[in-house]
Amino acid sequence: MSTTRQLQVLQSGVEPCCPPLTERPFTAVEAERAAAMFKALGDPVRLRLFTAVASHENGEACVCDISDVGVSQPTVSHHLKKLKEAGLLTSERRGTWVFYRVEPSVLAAMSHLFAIPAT
Amino acid sequence: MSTTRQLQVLQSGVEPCCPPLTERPFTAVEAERAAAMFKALGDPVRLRLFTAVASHENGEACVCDISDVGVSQPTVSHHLKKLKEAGLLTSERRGTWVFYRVEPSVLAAMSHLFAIPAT
DNA sequence: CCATTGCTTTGACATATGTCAACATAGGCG
DNA sequence: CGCCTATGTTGACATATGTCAAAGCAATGG
Repeated sequence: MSTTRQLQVLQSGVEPCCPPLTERPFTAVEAERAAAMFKALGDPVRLRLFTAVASHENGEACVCDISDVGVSQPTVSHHLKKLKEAGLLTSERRGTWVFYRVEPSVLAAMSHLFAIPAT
Repeated sequence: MSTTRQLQVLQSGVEPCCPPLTERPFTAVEAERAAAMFKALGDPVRLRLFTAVASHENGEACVCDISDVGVSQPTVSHHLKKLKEAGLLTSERRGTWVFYRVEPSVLAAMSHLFAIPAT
């Protein structure tokens, strides 16, 4: 156990997916999976929502805490849904409010994609 | 055509465009910049092209080396152009062929985005 | 010069996407 | 129950996107 591996990452909503971007050309299937994650973060509003959740205390945030991103409330809801469908966020209702949190494995998986080769 | 109009991932080659995703909520401007990069990688064909270039020997590849991704040649050209406009790739004609290479700072910048907090 | 090969641009089109208003649903509270 | 606040869903719409065929450029070699 000398290293912090990301193997457990492979079981979450976000797939083991792919090797680092520079390792070899992605197959069609790998590209499809990884692109879905990038696509989810490829909208300014979604990226603001994601970073708001990711940086919020306890790693979770109520919709009411993060919905001030310049679009209407239904639009916020729509984007949060997309982030959920992409496996980047999870949501849970607690009483009146709904809390979103970052799927724990996501950052590690993404980080793995951008591993920089020993150059 | 040495330089094309680009949405810079790096600001003046020194400061990364944005802090790690988990550090704080992105501002509108930060989100706009980072999202453009994610968006460029958010298409399976573009991701295959990008990884093909990034993993090719010498860090560069002729279009002829990477254009077997299941779409027509004009479509390949179109996607390569988008990757260029996003600042992820650069291109250079050498005789008959056009070579694409990964903008060196890109991987570092993106890696920085996914820096995992000490927790 | 013309033909050929490699790549880009243009034009057209179907589909996907982001957005909002209006409506729906869930939970708390009087 | 009935109302209020917090979110989600639906429907409609303008715009963006991915794709290919066809035409256009660029370099090379007859």
